[in-house]
Amino acid sequence: MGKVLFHIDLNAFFASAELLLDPSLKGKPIAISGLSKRSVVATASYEARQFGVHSAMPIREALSLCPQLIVVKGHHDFYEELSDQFIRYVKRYTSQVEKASIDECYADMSEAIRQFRRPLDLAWQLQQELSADLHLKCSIGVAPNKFLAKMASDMKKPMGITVLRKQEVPVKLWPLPIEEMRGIGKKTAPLMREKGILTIGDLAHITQPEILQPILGKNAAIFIRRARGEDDRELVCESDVKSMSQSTTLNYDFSSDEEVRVLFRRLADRLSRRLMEEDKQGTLASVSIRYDDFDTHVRSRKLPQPIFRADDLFEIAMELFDENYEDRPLRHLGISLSDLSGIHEQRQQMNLFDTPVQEATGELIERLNRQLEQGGHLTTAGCLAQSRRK
DNA sequence: TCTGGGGTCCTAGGACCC
DNA sequence: TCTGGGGTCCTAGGACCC
Repeated sequence: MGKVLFHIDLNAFFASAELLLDPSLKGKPIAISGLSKRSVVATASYEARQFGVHSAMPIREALSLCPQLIVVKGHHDFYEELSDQFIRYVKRYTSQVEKASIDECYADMSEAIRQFRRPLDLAWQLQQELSADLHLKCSIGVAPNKFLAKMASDMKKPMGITVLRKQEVPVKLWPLPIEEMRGIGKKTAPLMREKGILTIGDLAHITQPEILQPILGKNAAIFIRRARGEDDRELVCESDVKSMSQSTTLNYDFSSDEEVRVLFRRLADRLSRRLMEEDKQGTLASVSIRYDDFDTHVRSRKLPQPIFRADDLFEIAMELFDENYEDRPLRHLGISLSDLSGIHEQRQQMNLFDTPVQEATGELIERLNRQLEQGGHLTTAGCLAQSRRK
């Protein structure tokens, strides 16, 4: 029997979270964003969406569409906390949960649904519990793989439950326009249309992936398989973050040396705090520099040793900035660290070898010599293990 | 009315080594 | 006095997603 995967997507998550903090906002058009004049909408409530307000829209544009819009500054720490509670709720039914982002997850419910008379009863119960206990509305997609589950949860919002079986793909998926496909964005969609691919069905019927290679790269064949409803990706249950960054857009374009230092100092402090919270350090440091014309440069450097301290982050950021800054007005600065590893992991590995090198090698050579004299076959790894056990 | 912030993944060129 | 091909690492840029 095939798998039963759920994709659970919290509807207007930030807006729901704000309602918990301030119930008087209920039923009103609200948008969560920063408060500067350069902010964009992170999430709009459904009331605001009726006016055409949507994510990534500049606040000023949103206000012109909906003058009574209430703009709320986000409370990200609270969202993180609420998101963790959401994941804990899902984990009551299965340990196989992949957190895909702050407001969505995949869950393998193949086992859990057996406890229910009908598979959909589980989806319905989970949806009701999240709504009653956490005041979070969600849409659930039920399907045999991740791609179909994700597409299914998108089909009915808010509070929808959509089942998408493999055999329903031609009817439910293929008529959708190509830009509805995950991974086909506003740059790629026009290129696909030029090739005559207007719908997901058109993509599914491509027999020669090579013709899409220039557009989709090495993923061409994978996209075609997805369009046919095939996807064998496993759930990734431990969220293993690959990079962490901290950036900010300035209220006004500026470029004073002192201000840049102060800003990088603040970004380095915040990034360092987050890295330590997650027990992460990294060896690839980058700065992003965006000028007033939106021209953006990212400059990075591979470091010989992993770093996580604020002073180290600040120092490398200033170096990269000074080496690359083109002396024109700035609008955005950021620091990012990737190639991450665990701070503690690293410490433990070092502990294994923290016998001074000369001592260790001296002892190793001695031991190997003895073994040679005796005609034995002790490997260097075996010697190391023995010397550590002592 | 211009265009946030935090991520992931892919491509491509050049350096460098064998 | 010029020349190969493969592999890996580093760096820059960009598409896409939430």
